[in-house]
Amino acid sequence: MFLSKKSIYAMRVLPHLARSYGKQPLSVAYLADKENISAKYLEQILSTLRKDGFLISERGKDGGYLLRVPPGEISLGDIIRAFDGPLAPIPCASRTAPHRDNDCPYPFETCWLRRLMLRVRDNVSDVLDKESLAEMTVEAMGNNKKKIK
Amino acid sequence: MFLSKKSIYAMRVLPHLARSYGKQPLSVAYLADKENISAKYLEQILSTLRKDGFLISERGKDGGYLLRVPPGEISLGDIIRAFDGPLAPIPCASRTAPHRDNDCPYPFETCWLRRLMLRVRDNVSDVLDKESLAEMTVEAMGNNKKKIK
DNA sequence: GTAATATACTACTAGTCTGATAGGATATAT
DNA sequence: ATATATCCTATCAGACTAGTAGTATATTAC
Repeated sequence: MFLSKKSIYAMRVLPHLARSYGKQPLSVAYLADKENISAKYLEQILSTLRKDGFLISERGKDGGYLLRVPPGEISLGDIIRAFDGPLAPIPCASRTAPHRDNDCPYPFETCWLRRLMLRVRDNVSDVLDKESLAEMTVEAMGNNKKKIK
Repeated sequence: MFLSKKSIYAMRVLPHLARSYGKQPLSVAYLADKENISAKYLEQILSTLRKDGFLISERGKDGGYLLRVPPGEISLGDIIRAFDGPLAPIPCASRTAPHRDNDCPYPFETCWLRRLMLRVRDNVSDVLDKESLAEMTVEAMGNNKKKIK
């Protein structure tokens, strides 16, 4: 039940883009090198982040990717959802994209298993949806902007 | 990032076995019928639960499965770990079976991503490791033993 | 001893997902 | 034009999931 590499690579790369927010775009090649990730694979990841509205891109010389919104407005939970789907352990316990299982014999509203998994989901959300990219970036790189490196 | 069917089927079947603890064993056929699960598939699930020490089995007529320990001593977290591995979202953030990723460039002890995922893991554990099969059974079937049905 | 019942064990399978790799198309700056 | 960079699609090996199937083995009842 681990997160996908896509989510993890995205989370590793985003602090760099947060530090560059409002400044120059960062290229796939640069980010892939910094984080030791396959450039071609990272390209796909950043492309979906753009399609999902987290990033904007610029082509050609000095092109690359930029955050579309300030780092404080992006939550880790949303990044993970983009690649791994809902935070809930079972589909019917999702709050952002709930989905009933037709083969499940239990009543949706009162199902004890669903209620339990909703508690798990909310506990996960308490960490991931309240942690913004801005806070994460400080934890990853510190406050000193020169630590970007 | 959903739980496997094995975990879910196990959780659905275990309250029945909790109610029968210290009494007669329950057969795969009985449980499969009660919960609308493929009997052959459930057989494999109960077999691994036995190998993992949660159940004991009896063969032949009136045979079946029984809890090996009281329902209060089995946590949901342990059931899930038996089928889906650690509760942590990434291998290095597991407390029960920690595993470093050799390709990860971050320092293990101070890694910000690992620290964050440890918080997630602990929040998940707060629900699943503190909820015992005994409590779960009450939520699933109520206190009245006649509600087993 | 034999038949019925039930678990034990192993193999197999179709479908899906993951983590890439590869290559050509398109846009941009010099 | 050329170099740079994203964009888009296809492909692929390996692993995993959710079953299905069949045989072997142990236990009970007659």
